[in-house]
Amino acid sequence: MVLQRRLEYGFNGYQVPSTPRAPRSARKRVSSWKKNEDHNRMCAFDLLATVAGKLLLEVDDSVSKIDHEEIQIVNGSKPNVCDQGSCNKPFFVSEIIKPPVTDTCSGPASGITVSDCKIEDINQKQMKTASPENGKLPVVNNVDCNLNLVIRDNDDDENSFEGTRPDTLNKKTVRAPPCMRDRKIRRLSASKQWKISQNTDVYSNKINCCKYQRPLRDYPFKKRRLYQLDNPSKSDDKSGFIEDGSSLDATSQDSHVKLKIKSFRVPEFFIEIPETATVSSLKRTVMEAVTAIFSGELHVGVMLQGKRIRDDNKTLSQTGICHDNELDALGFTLEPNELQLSPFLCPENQPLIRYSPAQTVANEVVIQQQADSPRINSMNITETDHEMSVDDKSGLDSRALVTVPANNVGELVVVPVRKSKGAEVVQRRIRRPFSVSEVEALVEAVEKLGTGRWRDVKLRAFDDANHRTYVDLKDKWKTLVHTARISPQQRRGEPVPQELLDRVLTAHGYWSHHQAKNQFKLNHQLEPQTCRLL
DNA sequence: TTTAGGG
DNA sequence: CCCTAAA
Repeated sequence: MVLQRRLEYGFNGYQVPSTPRAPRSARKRVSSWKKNEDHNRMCAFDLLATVAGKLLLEVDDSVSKIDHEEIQIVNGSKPNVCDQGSCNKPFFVSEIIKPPVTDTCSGPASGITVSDCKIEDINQKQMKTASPENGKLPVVNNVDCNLNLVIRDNDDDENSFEGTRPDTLNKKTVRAPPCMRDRKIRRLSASKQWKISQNTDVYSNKINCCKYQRPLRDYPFKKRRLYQLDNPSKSDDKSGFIEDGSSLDATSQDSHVKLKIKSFRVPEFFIEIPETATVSSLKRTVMEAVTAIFSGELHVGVMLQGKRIRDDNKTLSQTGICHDNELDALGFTLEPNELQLSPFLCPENQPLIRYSPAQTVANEVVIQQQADSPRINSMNITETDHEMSVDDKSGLDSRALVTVPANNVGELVVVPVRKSKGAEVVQRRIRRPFSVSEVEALVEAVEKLGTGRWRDVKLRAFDDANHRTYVDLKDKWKTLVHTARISPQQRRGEPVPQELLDRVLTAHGYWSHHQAKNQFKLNHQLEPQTCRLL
């Protein structure tokens, strides 16, 4: 019977080891396959809105630290013109920034504008279903989000083990610690992947003439009015401009500085996601990447005529920010909270930090501080296909490395990071889905070796795939068995040929039975002895 | 270090 | 993928 089945597997003379390993423990816990999918209720674009709110908050809280790129100072004597004529109306960010109906892949630099909140674009691209009410748009016309999707081929993984697969298990003698070796940097995984480059103007926020500006807090958990009418006493309610009480208090009552914040920029970053990923996981990925960037509590810095204003206690007039001055040179920068620099950012050439807000695709982004300045005028998040440039001892996957092009301003490379028990921050390995050829190799090895010898499986079929540990192989087998049992419609990711899945089930059944039989044997061999002892 | 299983 | 008890 056993032999017959072996033939069915095409085992071709492979002999089951005479001393099959007994289970190392009797803890056969019931495995629950129900995995709660991480349903991030907050979509990525809502998050951008959150960031917008956050920036507004910063501006509000500390006017002395306002910042840059496209903020314009508007002289108070000139009434500003509302872009859309409804500035005074409140809006809820979540009502405005809707998840876009993204196009399908359209090749490199397809330039899909995901959330361009210029009013026209909102109307055209995003608000198709949600017709904006008056007054809700004006604020939003400031949030520009451009997502460029770029396809990149990465098929170099296909040969990762071909030709190197050992035909025998002779390598047993070489018992290098696979755990360590497995962490060495390897090549990229196989599947084509989306490369989403989120360009510089991912997000920009303009604030135009609005009374009683209030920061947006706690979004998206609470919908808050961006502009509230509950604090008229503080505002110059006739101006019709933004008034930031805290900062403007420093100036004389007569000469207020009117700030027109045209936009904030979020520098470009890159995200890779398999093209087999769902739209929802794409959203999740973007959101988590953005979260990773901003999780460090941004602060606003002020630049005036190219010089950074460090003294927060100076008044605006002392600093030179006054209405009769040339305020064109006033700029704002985004900078991480310095107290939080260490956990999230690390200097060049230092081992990267790891982060995983959740166990999802998005954990594969690395953030790295590359310059002394904490400014975030430009930051990139991307994965690289290259060999890791940090030392191997760090035990990180190559793709966790983020590169940032040189820039004249401070740069930040951001990566998902997760805090472990202690204060240590560890980096989660980058997800690298198994290719079909890898699955095939795994199936073949398990057919011959069984399901309890993952180290041997590793040595046999994945010895050169250093990013696959035997634990990975065991896990993959687990998911393969699961995949084979569910309906094809429920399967996700790169489709595994049904023939392979059939082999998985067959081998799994065979080896389960085999293990059970051996366990039974063992028990009955022991029993007479124990009886004798008794 | 490996295995096994839950998260 | 991660974490970790148990072997």
